Amino acid sequence: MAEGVQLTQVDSGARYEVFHTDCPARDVVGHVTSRWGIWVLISLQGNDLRFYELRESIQGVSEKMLAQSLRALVADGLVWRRVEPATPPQVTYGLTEFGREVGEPLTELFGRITRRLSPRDAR
Amino acid sequence: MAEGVQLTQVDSGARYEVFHTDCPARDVVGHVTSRWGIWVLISLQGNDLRFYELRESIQGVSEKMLAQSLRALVADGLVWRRVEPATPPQVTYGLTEFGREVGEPLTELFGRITRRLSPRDAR
DNA sequence: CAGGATCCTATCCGATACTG
DNA sequence: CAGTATCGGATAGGATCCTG
Repeated sequence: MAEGVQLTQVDSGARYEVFHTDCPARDVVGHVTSRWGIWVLISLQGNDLRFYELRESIQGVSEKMLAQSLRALVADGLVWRRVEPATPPQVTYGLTEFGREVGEPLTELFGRITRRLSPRDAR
Repeated sequence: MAEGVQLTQVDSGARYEVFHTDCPARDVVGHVTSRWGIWVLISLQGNDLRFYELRESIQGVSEKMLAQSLRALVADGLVWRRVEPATPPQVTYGLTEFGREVGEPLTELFGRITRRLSPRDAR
């Protein structure tokens, strides 16, 4: 929505940044910081996981939303998806290099918030 | 929602992390990574800003959502709010130390995504 | 096991109007 | 300027059922 061309035509003296609506990064940021996307990326930081492992790892996510989030992250090039042709089928997800790059600040973010909220529990 | 007590009762051999639904950090993470919260925090990284400066800085945000996001961030202790008793009224927002701590990985996140999406434009 | 399709509801969020 | 209040449409997201 609001796809109008929006240039950074700020008066040169402006002291604040402008985030234009058509910035392509906004979509990716949206997916990354989506309700479940962030947990997917953090979960996959440690190791590759299968679909059901992700579902069990991320408390409260529904299969629908997990699949949807994964699709968006794969499309953005943050997550890869490998299908093992077996019965029962096996699908594994993992981070691409871009995904690791992005997951790192997210993990840091989560860590800082957790530490601040429960100083004694976070060690 | 879903405020049930949820302990980390995973089998000790589990290789993946569990994010329980009652984790208090989840709410803060939610606010921080909310649609507008992230841009507020990044905007305030540079310098303190007044309400209208934030509104103009963050393309596409409505007054309602900006006010709502700011209230949540103030309640979480990430942002402070200073009212200058003047006519017309003047309200300035800025980051607390916690806010700067949290804003840093967010800025890093945004930077990495931007660089990846437009390698030649992001320098 | 890994999902797609459908339905339906909660909430998000923008537009508008009004206040101190 | 810096908000609040209310309304209504869009959308996110959960529950359920079904398929390869």
